Amino acid sequence: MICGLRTMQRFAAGQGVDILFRMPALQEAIISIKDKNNGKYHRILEAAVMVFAQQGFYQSTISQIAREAGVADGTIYLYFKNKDDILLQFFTYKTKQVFDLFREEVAKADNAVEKLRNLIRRHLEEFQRDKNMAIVYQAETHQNSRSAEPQIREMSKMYLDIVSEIVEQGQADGSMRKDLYLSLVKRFILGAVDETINNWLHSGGKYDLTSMVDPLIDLFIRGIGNNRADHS
Amino acid sequence: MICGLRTMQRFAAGQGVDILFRMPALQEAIISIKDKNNGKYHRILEAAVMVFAQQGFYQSTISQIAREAGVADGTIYLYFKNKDDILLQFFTYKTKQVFDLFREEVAKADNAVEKLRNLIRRHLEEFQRDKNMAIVYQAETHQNSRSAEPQIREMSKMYLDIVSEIVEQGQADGSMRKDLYLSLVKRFILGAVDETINNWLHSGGKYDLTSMVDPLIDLFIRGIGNNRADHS
Amino acid sequence: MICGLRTMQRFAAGQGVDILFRMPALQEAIISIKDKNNGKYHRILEAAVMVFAQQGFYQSTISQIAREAGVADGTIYLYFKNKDDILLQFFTYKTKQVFDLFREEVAKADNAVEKLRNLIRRHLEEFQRDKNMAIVYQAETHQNSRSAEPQIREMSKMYLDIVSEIVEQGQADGSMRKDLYLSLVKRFILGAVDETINNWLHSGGKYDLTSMVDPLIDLFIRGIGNNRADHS
Amino acid sequence: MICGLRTMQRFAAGQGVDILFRMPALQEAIISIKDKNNGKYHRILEAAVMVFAQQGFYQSTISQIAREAGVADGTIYLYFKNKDDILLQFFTYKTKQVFDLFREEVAKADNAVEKLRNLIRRHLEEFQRDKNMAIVYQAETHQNSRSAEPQIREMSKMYLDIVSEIVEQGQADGSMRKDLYLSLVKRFILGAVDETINNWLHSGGKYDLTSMVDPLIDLFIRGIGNNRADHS
DNA sequence: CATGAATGAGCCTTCATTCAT
DNA sequence: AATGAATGAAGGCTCATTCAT
Repeated sequence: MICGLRTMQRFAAGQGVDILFRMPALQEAIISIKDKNNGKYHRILEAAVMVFAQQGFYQSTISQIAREAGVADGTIYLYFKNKDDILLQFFTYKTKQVFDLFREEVAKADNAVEKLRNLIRRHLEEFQRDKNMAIVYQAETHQNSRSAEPQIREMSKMYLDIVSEIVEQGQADGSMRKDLYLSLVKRFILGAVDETINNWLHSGGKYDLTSMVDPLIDLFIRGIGNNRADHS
Repeated sequence: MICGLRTMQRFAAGQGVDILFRMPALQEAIISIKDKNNGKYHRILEAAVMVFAQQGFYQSTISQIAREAGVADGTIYLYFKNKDDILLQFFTYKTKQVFDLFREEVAKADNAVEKLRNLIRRHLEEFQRDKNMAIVYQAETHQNSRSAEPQIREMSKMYLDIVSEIVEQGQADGSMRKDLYLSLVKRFILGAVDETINNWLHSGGKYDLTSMVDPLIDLFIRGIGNNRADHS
Repeated sequence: MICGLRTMQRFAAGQGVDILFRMPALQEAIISIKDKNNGKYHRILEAAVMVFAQQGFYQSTISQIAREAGVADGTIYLYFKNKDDILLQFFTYKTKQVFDLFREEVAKADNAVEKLRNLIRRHLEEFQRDKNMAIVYQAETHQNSRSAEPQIREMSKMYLDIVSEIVEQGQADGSMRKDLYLSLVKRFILGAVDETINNWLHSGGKYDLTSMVDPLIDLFIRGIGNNRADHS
Repeated sequence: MICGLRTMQRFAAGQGVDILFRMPALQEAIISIKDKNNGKYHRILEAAVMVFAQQGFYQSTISQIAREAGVADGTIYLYFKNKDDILLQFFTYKTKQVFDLFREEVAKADNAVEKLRNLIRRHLEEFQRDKNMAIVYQAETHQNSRSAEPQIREMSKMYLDIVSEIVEQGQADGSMRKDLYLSLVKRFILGAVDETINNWLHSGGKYDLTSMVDPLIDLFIRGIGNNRADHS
């Protein structure tokens, strides 16, 4: 139609993806547009994430991504402005999609602790399901001096905000301590989860990552101190 | 000839540095060797870390490092095998040096909780002192597919081992819970500290990082839960 | 099918355009053919000249021309064999059209000097009217190693021949010196006019180019010398 | 020495060349610096001009120039900022050098007409001597939308200024008409000479270009009109 | 030991051209 | 006839590494 691919690209890079999640009704329609042309946009993005995961962003070449996606090198530039833009789209589209799932998951639970448990379970589940995404996410969120940095920072912030809300609710309903340094707590939790994933990745992803959920929650809530001993 | 330096280099990369710290008697002699040539080895390493911190490893060039160090491009190859080797030396020499300080710090305290507090305080202090090191450390430890990976893994392991020992001691003396998944606990702690540093870096290093020590220890020991059992 | 257009194209590129001007009777019929398709052939050619004028031939892209002409990239290849062919058509069609006007203009005057004046006036008028044509003409006629070179040479030759004829007539009727190196004179005149246009273009086309006609003719006829013989 | 090639490059591109001609005493010294490294700077420039002459600027590749100069592709970037810079240096260094010779030549003659004759003779001589320079000069001075445009314009201006001075002197000493449109006259002369060269180039450089000097001067001074004949 | 000019492999990106729709 | 997505060859440029001085 009139809606060419270049248009589509800007659409995806701009508000398109936002709409994708805010208006579930339209979601299918847009996906169908993207799935035209053999779903090249997604194939390229998926291929890129795989290659980035294996070799790191700077050591990956456009040719490798193209080969992996089964398209010509030049085709990539119909869907992405340049190499950096692929990483950007990864964060604005793919990662964001996952993070919005987290919010849904949190909504399912009533009390704060269960919300936190659901969040972390889903987090581990999704990163376990898409290991390449996990690798790229871990690597890029710990870089500075990245062109995509503003997007990445916003991504992390989104996650931290969810945690903040949960902890505040926990403080309100009395399940969590009130004397907490909130901005520290949220990073404390994110950091612990991140490192758990990081270790799983470096171990080669052998064990079941989701088995870590309950032990993690237990550590978050009770800490490592032998607190009962204080009163025995 | 060339042999002299190459030997020295391998020496530094291997056990040399260990000896450097474990046998203070020899320390001066070796340093004097390295300090020959106007301390070029250190100047280059320091310059490299600064450049890596600012631009990331792959976006840094040998020329930039050479200019920063005040030497010619070719000179770098007298002290380092190649670009990757500079990063490797950063981990085997510079970072390791810091990590060995941690061990000293831990030895100063008696009980487990204070050991942990000392460790983390020193960790935050040193990373705050050398921000460039902190940046490079954060970035590279979260990459995979790095040529220096084995060295980096060993580095992390060293840290995790210290934490393990402390927790085990805490369990022995009753200050820490016995029902802990040890391999999770150590990552949980490292992750939280890492993320705390990470955030400090991204915030531009405005606030005093060491002020986070006590709140962090508190979170580790007591958790975030309102453990009313304490008061029952 | 494809055959139809390809034929038309070769037709236009070959003798078709010649016929267009030599046989006015057929002119309308052929134009009507070209005006089919919303006059796409002309729209593309006009768009191309505009783009070439702004950016130069090699820095212009087919996409830019297509956008300017309001057609798809591929459509251009229905009317032109390739990018070079567009430039070729510019010379065989558009420029030639103008040059034939020159011949008409020359025919209007009786004596040689007035013929020359008419020629140059029309030259400046037409190039002033179509600045893009002027720019492309100036640029391309001073290139060598151009695929369109034979066409361009023929174009210049046509102009030089007109000048030659005028000068020869001038010599015959006594208004021009007989001791002239004819092949030099014609280039001398073309060169001076070209440079006048060139300067006008580089000045941004601010002043009225046709005001240069009489001063130019004066220079051609009388030279710059203070030929006192005139006053004896 | 300390004066590296990068420095030399900037030097040549900046005021260095000016000094080269203003301070003949230093000329040899600088040339000797440039002739170091097997005179790579000049070899590359010469090779580039040859390739540009044969194929045009945009159709020439860095690889072709490098091959012609007998250096590696990357070496070119030690002496030139980028491809455009080669063209720029051609104008600021090579062409300028020739143009300054013109000024010397003009100084040798006493009266205006002889100055003009000397100028044009030297012009034709130099361009005949270095045909590649002539081709590139002709092609690039008639382009617009060139990155090197400001330099080129300045180059032309320099030539036009010389002509202006000569004509003004001619008017002062009575050898040239006073009722001349000076800014037109100078272009009229430059244009005629340019076209003479242009034609010589397109003819393949078969005949002796300098044989055109006297006929050209004759045309400039006396014009093509049969002026004296009227009264003799 | 030190230098830095030289190298050339490799990569990102552009764009003329094709062809299925 | 018209489209424009897809192609992939080609080229400018970078930069790690080498080596003659």
